[in-house]
Amino acid sequence: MDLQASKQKFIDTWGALGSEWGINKSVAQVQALLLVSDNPLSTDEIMEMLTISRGNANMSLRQLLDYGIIYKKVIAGDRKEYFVAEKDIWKWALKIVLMRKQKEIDPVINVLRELEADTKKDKSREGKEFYKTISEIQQFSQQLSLLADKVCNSNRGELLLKLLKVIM
Amino acid sequence: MDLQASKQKFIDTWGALGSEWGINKSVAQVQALLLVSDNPLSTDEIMEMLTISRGNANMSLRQLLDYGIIYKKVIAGDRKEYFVAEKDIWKWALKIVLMRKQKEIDPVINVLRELEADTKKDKSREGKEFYKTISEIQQFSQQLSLLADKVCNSNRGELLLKLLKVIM
DNA sequence: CTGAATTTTCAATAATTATTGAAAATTCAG
DNA sequence: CTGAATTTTCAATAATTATTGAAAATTCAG
Repeated sequence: MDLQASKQKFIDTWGALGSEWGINKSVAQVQALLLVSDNPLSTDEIMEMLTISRGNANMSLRQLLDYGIIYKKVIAGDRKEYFVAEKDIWKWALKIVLMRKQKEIDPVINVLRELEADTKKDKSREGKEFYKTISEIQQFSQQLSLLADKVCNSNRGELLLKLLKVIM
Repeated sequence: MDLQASKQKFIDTWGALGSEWGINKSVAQVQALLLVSDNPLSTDEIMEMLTISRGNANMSLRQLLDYGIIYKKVIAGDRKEYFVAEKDIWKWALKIVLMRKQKEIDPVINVLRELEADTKKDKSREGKEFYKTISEIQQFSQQLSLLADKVCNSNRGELLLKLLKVIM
């Protein structure tokens, strides 16, 4: 298998993995393409290499910029925008974790808190059981959310090493 | 808001959260329903309470049984099958993590390993860069996968506490 | 300014995924 | 065994989500 085929395989694999975790396939593929690209790419090059439409390429790029895992790169004398991927896996992986946590988990934690409050006074056995179930899920999620914040906001590599040493 | 409305809100929230993480909405809702249900439920009761079809209820239940996060419960003198949820959040959350890791992450790690092997010999600058990118992602994923195994296969609560103490 | 180059938007459509519900298969009380 | 109760399957359909591509908006060299 030649280098281009290997790159293509990586892009496809990455796209499939993204899909399974609720990340749009094109978005994942654009990130993958930029990760393995030798040089900054323009929207037109991305469209061509992934055979996707201009609209799709543009939306995917905007989302990745929004996540903070790709950057714009100005090329002198060219009016087009070029893009490069953040290559440090720690940086971008943690950004994705933090972003998804904030947008998807934290709102759920808030709903759980509301439900806790709503049922705190319910003295029926059923009410108490519901309260207990909700509370446990809420606290667990809370702990995880806090953990994610700490991990994402402190310094990288050594951290996981520390963790691994404690556990193993 | 009364208890039934609170339960419904939990079920809906849980279903929406699942969808965002690539878990079928009905599957997530069935788990949520069983989590907050006072007693074991039959397929018919689940169908009625979530207003979903028999086929959907059956498939969702099978998947949850497969994940190992709900159980069958025999009720004496009744031919129907009844179901209860695993209520220990540590148990079921870790099972989901482990299952998704095995089914979705580990195959990707294997592809990355293949790609590493395929490009190890490539001496062009572009080939070397690709190898480096792939290797970093592979090693990172590898470490996470190992971490997940260790966490999921050791004993619960104290573990996260240990982690939290190291980090905070 | 002007207008060509470029980016962005968004309604229409395609592709994918979820759901239904009836038919087939299975189970089990009598 | 028998047949009613129950579960499972799966083709058809519905619902959702992704993608297209042309039109509108924006940018910027000259």
